[in-house]
This record gives sequence, C-alpha cells and structure tokens, in this order.
Amino acid sequence: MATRAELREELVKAGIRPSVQRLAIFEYVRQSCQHPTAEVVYEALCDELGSLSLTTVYNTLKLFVDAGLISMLTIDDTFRCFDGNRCCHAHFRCDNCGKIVDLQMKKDFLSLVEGLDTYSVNDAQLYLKGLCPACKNKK
Amino acid sequence: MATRAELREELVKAGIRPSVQRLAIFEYVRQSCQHPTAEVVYEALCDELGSLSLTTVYNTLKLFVDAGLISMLTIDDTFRCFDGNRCCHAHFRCDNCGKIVDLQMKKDFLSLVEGLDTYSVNDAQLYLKGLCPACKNKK
DNA sequence: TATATATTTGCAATGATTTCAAAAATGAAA
DNA sequence: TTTCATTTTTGAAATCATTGCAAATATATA
Repeated sequence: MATRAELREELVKAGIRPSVQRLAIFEYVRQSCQHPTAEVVYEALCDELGSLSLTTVYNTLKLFVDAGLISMLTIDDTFRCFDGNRCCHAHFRCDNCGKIVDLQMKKDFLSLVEGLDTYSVNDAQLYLKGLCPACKNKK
Repeated sequence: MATRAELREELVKAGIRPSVQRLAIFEYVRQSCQHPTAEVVYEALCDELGSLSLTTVYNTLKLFVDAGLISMLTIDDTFRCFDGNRCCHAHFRCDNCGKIVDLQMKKDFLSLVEGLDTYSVNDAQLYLKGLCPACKNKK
C-alpha cells in the first residue's frame, strides 16, 4: 500500500504533473481491487474533490494508461475498466454476476507465445470468462 | 477449409436453423483470417445476399458466439471483431497500424493460471499489444 | 505582477451496438 | 395446397460509453 507521497513521486517520475485531481484518481485506482470504471472513479471522488468532471476522469485515466502506470481492461465488451495492480495476473469475468477477479499466474504470459521476437510488446492481458465458484454452485 | 455443407451441418448440430443469411455469415467468419467486424461482414455480404440488415449481422454473430461457434475479440476498445479460428491462439494488435494477427501458443493458456479448479471457464483470450515487426522497423 | 502554458470543466457530438415493431420466410397441421 | 403459428429478418430510432471542443481555471515563469 503506497503512501500519497510515493504515488505523487511516481507521477512526477513519469513526467506527469501531480494535480489534485490526478493524484486522487491515481490513488483511487491503485488502491482499489475492484477494477473500477471511469464512472465509478468519478462517483467515488466527486465529494472528496468538491468538483470533478467526468471528462477529467476519462482524460486522466488515458494519461495514466499511456504512461504505463495503470492498465485498461476490455474484458467486458460494454465498458472499460481500470486496474492499478502492477503484478502479472490474469482476469476472470463471471458471465452470471459480472464480477471481475484477479487470478495469479504461475509464469508470465509471454513465455507461452511463439514468434514474438520480432514484435515489441507493451501490454498483455489474459481474460477468462465463465462462471465464478459462487454462481457455478447456484446453477 | 470446410465446405458449405459441413458448415451447415455444424449449425444444425448447434441447434441453429441454417438460414441463407446465417450460413453466409458463418462461412464468411470461419474462412476469414482478418478478424472482421460486424460492419465488415455486412459490407462483404450485402451484394451476395441481395438484401441484408446490419442488425441481422449483429444478432447472428451474437448467436454464434453464444453457441460457442466463433469467438468475439475485444482487443480493440472501440469495436468488437470476430474470429472463426477454433485453434488455441493468442492475438497481437499493433498500436500503430491497428492490424490484428494470430500468434501460435506453445501450450494452452489455462495451464499457467492458478486456482482455476473451482471456476468453470467458457472462454479464454490472450491479447498482446505493441508494435508489429513492420511498424517497429519504421520507427 | 503580468503573461504564457497546462489543466479542468461541462455540454454537445460521436459512433458502435441494441431495441423494437413490422414484414417476410419457414414449418407444421389440416 | 392452404392455413396458422413460429421463427427470422429488416430498418429506423434509441442507447450510452466515450470523445471533442472551447471556455474557464489553475499553475509556472519571467
């Protein structure tokens, strides 16, 4: 769990000026285990920041993704969500309840892919879908 | 390369009535290596079928995905595309030219994921992004 | 303090996808 | 074949997450 000062430092190192909004959004996404959408981030920070624009949230999240500070998930085809967890992990989305959970990896994804030597890889996501344990038992 | 009769049979086995539109759409997606969008499928088949509705294409592709006959890719966050290749493979999307290519896998994805025993997995997609060989060299 | 630059804001626009109800096609029964 | 019910297709309108844009605000520099 990083402190606010550490997160601020991380933004500066990435060449991003740590405005109040940016730091709050960065902190929220980094601390959350919920893979929030832009809308969720907006709702969560609106009060704390007094005023906040949904556009700012979208712009800022894009800024962070482009800087490699967080990642964007497209595991749900109707909305994007964001992930501040920097460890290599896969995602599982339950077709029934919609919950998205992290799954540990035994090894990095890339070790399994052939012929990658001539490519330059910036991002890798492994998405699994089906039924989570709880929903599986209900059926 | 499956024949039209084989594809028809496959639809029937899946409990899907092989209408003219469905068979044409199924054949197109199964034979294509281009990961077409609904729009692309629509444009490609409009003439051949005389009349075709984009809504039919969307509905039919969803029908096939739900039946497990093809898969839907969300590797590009602005549109969905579809994949008729049933072999286990990963996808690479070039950030520069947008092209999506298949990559062979040494082993199945799932072998690398921990704690999956209590889940029921229906779909798995590994998405890689970065620069393809051609775009990498240009920079 | 003045001035330039970077950031935020809110509303309008975008565009892929879905909804919906009518029209057409198909299958079963008579 | 004719009739009737069911399934499929169609096209136009609606949806909604995301982006564009131009004005307002905040911050850095001279």
